[in-house]
Amino acid sequence: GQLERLGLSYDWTRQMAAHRPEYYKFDQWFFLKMYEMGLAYKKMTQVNWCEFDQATLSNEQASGGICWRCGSAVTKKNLEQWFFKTTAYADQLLDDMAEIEAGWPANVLKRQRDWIGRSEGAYVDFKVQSSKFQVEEKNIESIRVFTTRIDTIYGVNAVVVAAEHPIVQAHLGELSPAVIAKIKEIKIEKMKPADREAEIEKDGIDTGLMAVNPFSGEELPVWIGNYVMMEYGTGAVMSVPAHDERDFEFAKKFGLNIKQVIVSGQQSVVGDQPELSEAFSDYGSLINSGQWSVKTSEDAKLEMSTFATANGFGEVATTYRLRDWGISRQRFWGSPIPIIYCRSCGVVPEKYENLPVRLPDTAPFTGTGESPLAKVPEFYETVCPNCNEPAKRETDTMDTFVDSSWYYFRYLDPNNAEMPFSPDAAAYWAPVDQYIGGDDHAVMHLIYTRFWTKVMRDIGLVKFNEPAKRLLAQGMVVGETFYNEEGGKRVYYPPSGVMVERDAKGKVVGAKSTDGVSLTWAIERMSKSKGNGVDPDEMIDIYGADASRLFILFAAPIENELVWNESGIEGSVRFLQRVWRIVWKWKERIHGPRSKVQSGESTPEVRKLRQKTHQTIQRITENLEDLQFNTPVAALMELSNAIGDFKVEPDQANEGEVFAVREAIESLVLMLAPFAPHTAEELYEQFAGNGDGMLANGARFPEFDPELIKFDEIEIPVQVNGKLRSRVLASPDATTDQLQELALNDKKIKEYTNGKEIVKVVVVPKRLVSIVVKG
RNA sequence: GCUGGGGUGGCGGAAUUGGUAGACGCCCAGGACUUAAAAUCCUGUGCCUUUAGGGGCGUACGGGUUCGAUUCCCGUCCCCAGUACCA
Repeated sequence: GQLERLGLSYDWTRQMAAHRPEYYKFDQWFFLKMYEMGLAYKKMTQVNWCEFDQATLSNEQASGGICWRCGSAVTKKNLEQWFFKTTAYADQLLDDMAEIEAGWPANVLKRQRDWIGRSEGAYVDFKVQSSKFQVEEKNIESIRVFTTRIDTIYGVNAVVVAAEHPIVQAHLGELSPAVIAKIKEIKIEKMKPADREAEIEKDGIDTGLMAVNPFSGEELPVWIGNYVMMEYGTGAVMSVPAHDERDFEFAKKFGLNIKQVIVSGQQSVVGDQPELSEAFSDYGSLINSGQWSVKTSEDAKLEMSTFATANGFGEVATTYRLRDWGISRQRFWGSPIPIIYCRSCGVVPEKYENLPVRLPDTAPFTGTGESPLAKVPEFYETVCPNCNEPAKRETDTMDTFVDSSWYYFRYLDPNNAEMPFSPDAAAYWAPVDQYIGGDDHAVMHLIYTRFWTKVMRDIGLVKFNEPAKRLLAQGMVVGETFYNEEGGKRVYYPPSGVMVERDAKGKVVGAKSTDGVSLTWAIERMSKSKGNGVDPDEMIDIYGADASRLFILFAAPIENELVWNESGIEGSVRFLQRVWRIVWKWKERIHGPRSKVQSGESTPEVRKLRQKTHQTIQRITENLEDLQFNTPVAALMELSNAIGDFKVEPDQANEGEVFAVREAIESLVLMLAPFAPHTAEELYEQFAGNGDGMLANGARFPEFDPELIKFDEIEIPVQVNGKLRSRVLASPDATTDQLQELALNDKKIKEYTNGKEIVKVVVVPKRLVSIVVKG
């Protein structure tokens, strides 16, 4: 966790997994289970392929057909890839969030909800009329659209499909050259780098094909639109310009007809409506919609989808943004996918007793986009588990997220040779009480591991739905960066060689490199290429491990992003040194076993120090329960200040004073242990009288005594007309009347109340007195 | 644009069932110790004002509710994060 906060972590578990056959044996075990359940399947997909790097790239790495690293062209390649059916669990992933809502950060759940992106609506089929269709007359061809607003279907002016839609492919022969050209243009445009902020202008063309609105019987043109995505829904939409912003924009641009079919509220309107200046996308009541007119949107949606189902041209449908999880990787490391291809038996899963399928020691780059393992005959040449004929292994390996989805369950039963872990061990230990991870895992890792848990539940390994009851997403440590972008490419300058100009308030207004280049200032995740990283070894050399850790915990709440700034770390060093000096100052008097019961005289000073000690124990105990780490450090500092303020020299201290000091120091040292363990252990030797350490000596986190926390006297603020005017001292048990009496007789308060009418006195016991006067 | 989270001193941040705003630390200033420096210790430190006691203002901005608002409500501005022609 600390390394992660320093922005320097790499995932140990995932790296380890790649080198441990006994571990990835069970990745393969799980794969076979999923294959049996129909949750693992293979399909043809397109991947980005960088010729220069000879590697497959993700979408982010290949924005618009250019490799982010080398800048060379990226081509699309067809590859058969393995997938896990995460979409089969989409509803559970959403609905089970109720179980973990209390313990997971809201923004993580929200991001997951968006990522899954459930959308409820209906499919509607629009029959296509074309010359080709008329000739063949075999299968009735239709375009299926997805809509969340079936109630607006009488307002459809066109069916708009993506350029890649199969209907376009099927009718290529009938399309005019202009349409073919436009399709090409749109496809090329989509390949270009996507400017995040820029709004893409609507573009499209009428294909000449016609489709029929199954509700109204209207004949509608089929358009191709650049704003329709093949990847979502069905790749085709019904265009309702009056009630959808995008369709409105599209219709305006191409002069298509805009027909309003929903009006707000319950008005029953006959005839034409005034022309709309923008799309009206709220719910309302239907107009110009045949038998459905006057109904509300809500009712119409239900009834119209039922009607469509009954008449065979549609159905209620839910779509998701979530895709199935592509687990194929063309790498020579990672757990091999245990599948064998046999000429006569086809796709055959490996037998459980043959697991693990082992990786070769090394494999060459293929340069083709295929896995390096495809060049290693010793690896892929095998026999079919079914018919024993020569066969070929799958050469793809699994995504490392597969390992990270369940690694922590292996901790429950690490030596189990038969199964990933025994259900008994899981029943005893799991689910996880507290999971800690970086914010950056919110949607990928944490969705996969939730999915995995549901699969484990369905194969009987566990009995719960969710892997972790509580999640802490700690913030990252980030650093200042300086770069120049003029050459088209970002060039980073190490912060040490940058002159920063700040305004009177200390805000950065500009920066220049030593050779005079003006630079842009930013705060970014640490990385070597940006030169803003912090080397923990260096920090430990200079300040020590304890001070470094203490500072990171103290500087900001754990969930905050922390902008690295070394100026505060000296404070941690000073604090630890101060504690050290306190212990050494008192070490002759605090040696040996301590009794729980106070002995000696109890002066006000002694009581005060003991009170502070026990209050601090209480605060820190509560803070740690809430996973707050910055405020306990502050509390420890306060306690050490209080000990420092106790003005008695060790050689003059009486029994009672020694008791109080010893209790304070020992509590301080014990509570310091989680934050600065090395220092705390060394100091603890002074109490233990041996070097065996806290655990061996049976040390415990201190407990507070509720009796000692009570105050003899508390300060009660007194307000007059809402303004703080005085403070009075009172017993914490003082009654309302006593407090009112005290406040009204206070000298300062009298100055404010003299000659005025007291309208009201509000007394909050133990808290304050508020007086309202008039005149 | 939408969604989520925020806006508190020079800085990181404390404090919220509505009850003394600024804990703790950093920075800065002054002092003690020292031939001197470092280290350490002490004092001060939200802003304005006053000789002083004190007074006024202050939790992004403008309103509201309340004896009392950093906290609750309405509106505005700004920042951060996520996300996107999601039909």
